[in-house]
Amino acid sequence: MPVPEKPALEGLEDALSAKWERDGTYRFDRSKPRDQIYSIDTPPPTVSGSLHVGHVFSYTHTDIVARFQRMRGKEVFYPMGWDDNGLPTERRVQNYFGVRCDPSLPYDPSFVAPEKPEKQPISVSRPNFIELCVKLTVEDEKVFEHLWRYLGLSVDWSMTYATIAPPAQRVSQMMFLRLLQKKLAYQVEAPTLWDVDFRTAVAQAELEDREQPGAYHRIHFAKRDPSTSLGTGGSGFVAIETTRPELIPACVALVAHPDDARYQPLFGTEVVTPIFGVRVPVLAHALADPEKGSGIAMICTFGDTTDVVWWRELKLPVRAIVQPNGTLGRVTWGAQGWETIDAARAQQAYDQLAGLSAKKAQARIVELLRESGDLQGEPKPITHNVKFYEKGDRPLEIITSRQWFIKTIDHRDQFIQRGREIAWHPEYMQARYENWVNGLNGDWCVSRQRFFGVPFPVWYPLRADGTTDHSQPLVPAESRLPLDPSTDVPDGYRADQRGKPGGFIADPDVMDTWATSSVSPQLVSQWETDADIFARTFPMDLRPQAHDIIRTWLFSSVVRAHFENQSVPWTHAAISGWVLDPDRKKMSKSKGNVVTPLGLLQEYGSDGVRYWAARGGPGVDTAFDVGQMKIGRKLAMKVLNVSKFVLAGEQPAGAVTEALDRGMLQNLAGLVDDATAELEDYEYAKALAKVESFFWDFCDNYVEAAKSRRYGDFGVEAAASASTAMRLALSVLLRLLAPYLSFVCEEVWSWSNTDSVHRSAWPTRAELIAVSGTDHAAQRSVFHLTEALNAIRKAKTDQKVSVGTPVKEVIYVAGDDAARSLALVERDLKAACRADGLVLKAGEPRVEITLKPAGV
RNA sequence: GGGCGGUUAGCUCAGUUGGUAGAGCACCGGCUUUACACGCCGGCUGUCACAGGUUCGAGCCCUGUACCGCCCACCA
Repeated sequence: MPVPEKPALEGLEDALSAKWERDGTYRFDRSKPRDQIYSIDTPPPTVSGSLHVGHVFSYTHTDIVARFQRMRGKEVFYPMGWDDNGLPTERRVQNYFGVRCDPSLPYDPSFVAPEKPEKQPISVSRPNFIELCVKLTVEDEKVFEHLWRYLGLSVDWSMTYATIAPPAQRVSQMMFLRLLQKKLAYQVEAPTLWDVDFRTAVAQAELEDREQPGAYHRIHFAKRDPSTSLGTGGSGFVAIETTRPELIPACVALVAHPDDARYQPLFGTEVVTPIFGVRVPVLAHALADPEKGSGIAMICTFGDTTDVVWWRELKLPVRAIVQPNGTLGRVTWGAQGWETIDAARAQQAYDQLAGLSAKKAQARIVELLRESGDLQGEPKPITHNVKFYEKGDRPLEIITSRQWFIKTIDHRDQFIQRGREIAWHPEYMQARYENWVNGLNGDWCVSRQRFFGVPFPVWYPLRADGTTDHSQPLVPAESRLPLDPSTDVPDGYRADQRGKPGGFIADPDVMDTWATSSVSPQLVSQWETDADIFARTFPMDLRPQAHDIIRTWLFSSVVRAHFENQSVPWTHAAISGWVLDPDRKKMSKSKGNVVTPLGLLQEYGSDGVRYWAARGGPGVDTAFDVGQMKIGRKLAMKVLNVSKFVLAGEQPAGAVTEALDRGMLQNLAGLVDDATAELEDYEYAKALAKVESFFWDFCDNYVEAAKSRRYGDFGVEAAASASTAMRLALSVLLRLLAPYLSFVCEEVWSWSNTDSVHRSAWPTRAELIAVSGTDHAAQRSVFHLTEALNAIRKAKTDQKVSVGTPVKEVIYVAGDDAARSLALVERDLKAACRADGLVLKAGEPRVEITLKPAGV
């Protein structure tokens, strides 16, 4: 392809991404042996959101690494996934189609969603619901793919996966069943963190703290003399302070520190809860903090995670009042129900709370306590941190329910050990991982009471009385996976036995999002699907991801690979930073400062945006800065223009004989070494800085100095030396820049090559030295020429003439070494400063310029 | 309360094993120069967060402090 007259960046993205697709430039060749393959476990973006500039930032980093590895001779295994699984998608589908999922319904193959959502949501089976999810997300995925192609990700687009699609479900279910078989997964009925709006359990990893207003309520519990009968005994009161007075009916004990002299006399005695008249013990536990509140705490089932610890360790009973929907449930007090010393009063009071949300119940009970005189003083407002589900709107409750868990606590040391087998980029991210593993305080709860997710492939037998026997789950053969237990039938049963005594019932839950996404390495590597690919790609080479999900995605992936494959899932983890807005805050939609990525790519060019992203090193939070994108665009423009100069026109061929040319090529060999070493170490930003700096120097100094010679001013051989050296240097520089400025480099490469620059060999020192030879004197002459040029340009500028102004004479006096060195490149220097005469002398440094007489 | 990172020019950031503080942008000035005005040349800009210490010498090493960010904690 000839060099265009007026080269331009516009349109390269569309033209070249189409060409790459046609040519299969990034198609994975599965015939390569493992040691020639570089496999990447790409994060699947959530499709029900939209891609933002943070995605562009981090996915570019991965692409740079992929392109470098490919040019180094590795066959890059680079699939792309879509995370269409989980709550955000589910919510959107509900609203979009006006449906609700009812897992108890059978699949209806003829179901068609209404054009417009009806007022009253339509109930559909889980398989129907999932069909709608898939239908909606397919459109999102097209938009995402277009953006990624436009950005220039060198993904093999024939290898995409969706986290809700059958292959992903199959791997998730199969790996779950194997954990179950090894007793590494288990289910138990236990207090679990619960979101009352989503009505699902959530995991420790999905929590976040939020500052909330609250108030300390100082409340009297009557001391009770055990020697008297049922009365309160009248021997005084104990005051506790609580932020959750509505949980008083759920109180099961008071607890204070064993060394706390104030409460030591009470240990082993009982007190009576206000209003409800429940006798509860006063106990000692080291977790109680004498400094907090009154130093004695009310234990409820369950107000917070500390309550759970106390409840478990002190073997207390359960009095649960908060229901899964966040309201207080009905309770019968007295003989048939909960024990109390005054059933009538307890019932009368509690009936005013039942059915209310926790918040409303609190307001009501405060009134009741005030009336009864058990509230001491007024509530004291405070702000405190409260646990929320990261996607939730109301504080988490702790509710007892049956959930699936994967064992983690007993294996912490092994997970730490696996972490040490991974090379972290940057290294300090490993500390965050270990910090998290060491801080684990419970096994990983993997079940969610949702619909759009991977179902647990499990059923339970129903006893003759119709109750469920959870102790004997029915599991399918692996060959039946994936399946949906709400529609599929366990072996040995008939469909009409579903829900009948003596029949079976499906496990209603789905796996949490990290339980399914944590198997992405096995999924993309075709574990248990294609043993050949798996052997060639697993353990994978790279997991790129953001630092905020080390505790979730990264950790859970290590857990799964450790249990299933007895290995790490990958050998490198590249952790990218965040994009910060100008206020140094993480860019987010809620702040209204998110710019649409496609608009940016169109305005600054994909290469410009890639350049900005590439400057943010591994793990480094980086400011959103269109200024850097403009600079990237200018760099791309410069590549275009200097390439036009180097490649255009007929040029003599021949050996590189001139000192300037040889020195430049040797310096370039040094650059190749440096950039290669940095990139091998995942330091793509440092490599770019070095290449960029060399490139500008090449343009401004070398090309300027060699230009006149290349035009033939000093004969054909001298011109051939310049031409050959320039072409080689350009070829090397294009290859060094190709991972970053993927479009412009490909465009320019096509002017003198038939293959793709992205499939060309990474440059080496050897190919340069073979042409330039090694000659330190030549290298020094390049250095001194640049210095001389700068000094002479300054002198011209001082005289207010243009650098291109021809002058009569230039006298350049410099040190011995410089003078000797410059003699090697005297012709080039003289031509570059447009002087009729050039005098080089050794001595005290000085530049003297004699202008031509005016009018000549 | 614990852990990890950061603090360098107006802005965005580099600063290798300690050896006279750098780049780009912005700003100012000069250039129609036959690859490029999406360009070229030049100039200005710093108590390297603060306080101690080690050293002939500290942006870099050590101790402490402050502020910013992230992660974690048994937040009654």
